[in-house]
Order: sequence, then structure tokens, then C-alpha cells
Amino acid sequence: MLIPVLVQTPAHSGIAGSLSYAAKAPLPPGTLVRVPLGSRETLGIVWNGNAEPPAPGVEVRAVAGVLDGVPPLGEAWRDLVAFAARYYQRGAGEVALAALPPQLRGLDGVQMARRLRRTAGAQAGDEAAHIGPETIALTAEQAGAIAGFEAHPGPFLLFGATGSGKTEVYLHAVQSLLAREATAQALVMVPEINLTPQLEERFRARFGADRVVSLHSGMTNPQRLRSWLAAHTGAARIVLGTRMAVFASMPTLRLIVVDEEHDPSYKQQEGARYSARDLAVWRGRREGAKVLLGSATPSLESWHASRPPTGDDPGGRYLRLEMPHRVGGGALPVVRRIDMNHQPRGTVLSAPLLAAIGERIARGEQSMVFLNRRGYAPVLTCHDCGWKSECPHCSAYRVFHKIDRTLRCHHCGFAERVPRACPACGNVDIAPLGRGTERLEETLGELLAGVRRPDGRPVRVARIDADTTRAKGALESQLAEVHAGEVDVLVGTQMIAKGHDFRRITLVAAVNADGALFSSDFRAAERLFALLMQAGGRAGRDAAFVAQQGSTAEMLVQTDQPTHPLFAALKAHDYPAFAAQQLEERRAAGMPPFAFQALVRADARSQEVAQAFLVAARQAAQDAGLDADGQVVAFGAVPMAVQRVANVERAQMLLESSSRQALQRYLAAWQPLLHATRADPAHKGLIRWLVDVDPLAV
DNA sequence: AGCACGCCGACT
DNA sequence: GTCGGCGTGCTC
Repeated sequence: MLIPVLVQTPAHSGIAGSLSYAAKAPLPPGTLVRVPLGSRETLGIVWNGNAEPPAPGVEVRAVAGVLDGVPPLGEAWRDLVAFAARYYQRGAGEVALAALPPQLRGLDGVQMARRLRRTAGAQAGDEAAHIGPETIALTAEQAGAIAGFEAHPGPFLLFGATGSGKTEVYLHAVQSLLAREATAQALVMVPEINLTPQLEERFRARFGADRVVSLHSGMTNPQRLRSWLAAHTGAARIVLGTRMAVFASMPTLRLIVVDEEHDPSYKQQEGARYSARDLAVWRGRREGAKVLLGSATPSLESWHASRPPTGDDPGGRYLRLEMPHRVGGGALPVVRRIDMNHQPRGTVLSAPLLAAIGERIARGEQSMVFLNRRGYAPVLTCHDCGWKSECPHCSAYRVFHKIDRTLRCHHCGFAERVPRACPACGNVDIAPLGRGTERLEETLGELLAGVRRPDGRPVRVARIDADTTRAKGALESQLAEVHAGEVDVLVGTQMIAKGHDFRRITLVAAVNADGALFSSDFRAAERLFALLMQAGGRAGRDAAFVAQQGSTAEMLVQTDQPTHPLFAALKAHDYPAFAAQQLEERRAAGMPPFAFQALVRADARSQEVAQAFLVAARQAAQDAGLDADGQVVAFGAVPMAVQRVANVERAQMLLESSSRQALQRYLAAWQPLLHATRADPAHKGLIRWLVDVDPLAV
């Protein structure tokens, strides 16, 4: 008999659905099998529905083996995969196989059975431990949020200030769930791998190490397989992870938490471009699991979706829970703007900022200086002929990294030793232009060289960014130094702005924060506001420490645009005011969340070929009458912001609609036309095309 | 995505 | 004369 099987085939391969294989007996959907594919044997998943007879001339081959030790993947999981594939315009096989641990692909039935026995053995621990009565005293706000959470079906948006104790609410929600339902599972997602260890620590301490597993791309393949199996068999009750965890197979899932739901990291940027946050909401509804989104600066989408009903507006589909105050009565930092127009030209660190850092050092407190740009300088330039450190393969400058004397392209990775003299004119007078964290660390070290700590030792400036934390365990050891008070001034990128619970930092400074506001991206202000609020949230987290020091938690923002409304809202810690203003602009301009978008991108050796493909595909859609109802607008083909990466020219076309359904219908009908356009010999030079639904940057 | 097939440059 | 470069095309 014929059965449908999904295998890993990419969207542009033209095989979006299942392949048909012969089997001696029927196999239930969700069963993992090994099947021959071309000259190799690969992992497949028995899929729903009836197998189509293959195209004429294609020989049906037999299923090679069944991984019968693994329970079949459930119907709810298969629905999630099918939905994600449909919504994000990818092949079901691609989405499904990418959601499984990589090591599963390499194992046969025998190895699998061995692995399962080991997992089962490890789980035979003390089942009843750790689910006891609530022991942590909650604030009134936390108790209120939990009461709201228990009383409604959701989904929820937990709008809680930095330091208001959102994690404790998550812990409590999980705890009451596990106490209520003997087999229930909870999924807790965070935006970055860096944040999983500390979260894992708290959950393991509360619920026991044997019930908690993590799932993220920083794990080794065997670790991932172990965690995945524990979740899939129900042995693990709590799964912590990054966006990939939204696809974890959890047969008794009852709760999904998405922490820092506004974070752009939830949107996958390659392969299937899904939003883990949005899929979490869909999955929660499908599986009857409660969904709790949390943030101090929600995405405007979630904020709008959680608006309370007013007058003739029935309100959003989420329920908003609010926790405006910090635990322990700590104050949010006092925000001060420093107008760089009033500073001497070329000033990097203004006098008030240096004075504020000096005060903190004198009192034995810590400061954090935040600059969202890695490297020493973003460009190297020749003063004589105007040469700049362009990447030969990309339309971007290579960044100067002083530590290893390289010019490195952050887009394609191309790196070269820094030339001694200008490659164009031979002049030795080449100099860095602008400033990254590396140079900021150096500058701070020089400016603070004469300052002494209370113990008489010289000031220690440290830096944390993607370059200093590349080695395994490097971030942990660097954070430990900060916590131990070894460091006086911490310099870093957004990596230090997120989540970390620094107890002795009382000053946070943002240098050159508003560079992002010059970008054409309509979400620039939203992202910057979230980042600054989050960074500011690192200051004064320990109210008792601040009081004992007689200090003030403070945030200084150096800006060239002090009158931008963003800073007034930041100063007042007034996210709702900022959101209201932004939403008004978005509504007036017809932008998300009041419109829905998709980007179609084309890659080719030349910009002309890439754009011609997009224009032809749009014409094909028009000829087929896809936009007959006028609900979807397709804009022109334009080069991407970074037009060339690794010698590939990139173009894109924006689609917009006020109706999500209309856009989805259009994209679904367009898919075969895109394939047909690709097959046309006129577009032979095209390398690939792809669709990004709900893109973050347009 | 893999993995083969296929047609052109520098080596034993 | 072969080894191997990666362009093109297929996988039930």
C-alpha cells in the first residue's frame, strides 16, 4: 500500500508536499521512518491523508525501516507544522524535519531503542518532589496578575516593568499547573541562548532537575536529542528554550510562556521565516494551552491586540495584565538626556557622563555603557584619497577589529589583515572612523586612567559582546567577574542589555543611541525604545543596595535628537504613551499592526536579473487575476538595503494588505506562479527566491 | 538540502 | 592522460 511521507526538501525544490512510498502494512501518521531518497536513505515522517500516486515514470520505492521505539508525532504537532508551512510559504517536509533534533536523522532503529532506554532510565527519579505549596511571597501586583491569569482563558500579555518580577509569575503559573494536572507540560521561551542558563537554574531549583530540559541551538546534538525525547515522551514537564522550542513535541502541553515577546530574535531569519511568538499563540489555541506573553516594552502588535474595550471598540483578542512597579519598591532609574549638540564637536563621552561614572567608581558602584556596535570602528578611511574599507564582496564597509588587526565584513565574514598603508594611494595616513565597543572600551580606559577605586586600585573597564564571548563559557566567566565586583565599568552591545540581573549597577549610559533613528525602517523607533528601556532596567535592580549606598539609579542617554518624542516617553518610563503615539502614526500611514506585509526576495548575480524576476512574477500574478479584488498591493522591485552580500545581488518586493486572509490567499495562489516564472529560461541567472511573511524589516 | 552528473583547467 | 572545480537538476 502507498503511504505519504515528508522528507527534508526545500521550498524551491518544487516538492512542497509529501512523497509516496510503499509499505507492507499501514503506518499511523506521525511515525518516523527511514526512506530511500535518490541515492541516499533519509529520515521521513508518515504524514496525514492519502498518498497520491507519483507522477508517471516515477517508480515507487519501499519504506526502508520504522523507528518504532519513538511514539508517533501527535496530531496537534502535525497541525502546527502544516500551519507553519502554509502560513510562511514553505514545504511541510522542510518545516517538519527542521523541527526534529538533527541527530534523529542519523540514527537507525537499533541505536534509537538504546537511546530511549537511557532516557527512560534517567527519568526514573522521585516524581513527587518539588511540587509543593507556594513558598515565595508574592507582591500584590504579582498576585493580581496570577489571579487574572487563572480566571481567564487568554492569551495574555503580561506588561511588567523591568524588575517587576515577571519570572516569578511564570514560575507560579507553571507551579499551579503542575500541581493541578498530573501529566501537564509547560513550554517557556526566551529570546536568546544567553538567557537560558539562569532561567534553567531557577526552574530546576523550583521544580527539580529531572523535570526541566532545555532546547536551543547552543546545545550539542546528543543533548538536543535527549531533551527532545524527554519532551516528546512526556518525561520532561517543563521545556525551556529559544524560538526553535516552539516546535518541540509536547503531547500534554498546557501552558506556553513567551518572555520578552517583543524581541526580534523570535523571528527566524533564514530557512522557514517563522515568528515563534505568533506560532506560540496559534499553537496554544490549537492545543488548548494557555499562552502568556511577557514584556516591559511589548511589540506594538501585541500591545494593540491587548487593548481594553472602549466605546464601540470591542478591544483586542489578548487580555492585558499589568505590573507597573518593581519588586522591593525599587525606583526605575532617573533618565537624563545629554544633548550632544551642546558638547564640543567630536565628543564621544560627555563631561556629565564621565562625572557620573566617576561618582559611581568613588562609591564602589558599577556602571554600564551600552553601544550597539561591535568592533573598534565601523569604517577605516584614508584621509588623503578618501578610500574606505569596503568589502570587495558586499555593498558594505568592513569593520576594523583592532584586537586581531583585521578588517572584517559582518555580512559575509570576509576578513583580511589591516593594511599598513592605503591600498588605493599608498598613504600611511589611514584612520578609523566612528566607534565600536572595542574603541569605546579603550577610550574609557584612557579617560579613567587616573581614577582610583575606594580600595585604591586602578579602575577596571571590561567589555562583553559577541567578540569577547565566542569561546564556550566565556560569557559566564565574564558575568561572574562583574557580579564579584571586579569590574567598575562594563562596556557592551545589546548582549548586556538583556535580562541579566546585575545587583551593583546603578548607572546605565547609552552612547550614540540614536544612530538607528536615521534608518528607513519604520520599526526603528520601536526597537530603540525597547532596547533603551531594557538597558535602563539593568540599573538599580537591588533597591536595598541603592538605598544603603545613598545612591540613585540613573540612566544617561547621549543623543543628537533630544527632542525626539521617544526620549520624553523614556524619561517618564511611559511605554503606553510611546505606544499610543507610534500606533497613531502607524494607523495614519497604514502600516502594521494595521496592515499585513510580505516580502518576496530574489537573489541573482546581477541586480537586473533579480528585479526582472520579481517584476515578471508580479505580472504573472496580475495576469492570473490574483489582485482582481484590489485587496493586496504589490509595490515595485527595489534593491535591498544591503544590496550585495557575498557577490550576490539582492532585490525585494513588498506586498501589503489590510487583510491577513487576503494576503494569505494571494501568496498561496502566487506560489506556483513564482515556480513557473523561475522555470522560464528568461530568468536563468536567478539563484533563488524566497518569501518572508510578516517581515520585521522592510 | 544532499548528491549525482557533466564538462573544462593543472597535475602524476 | 586523470583529479577535481562547482553549475545544473532530481529526489516518490
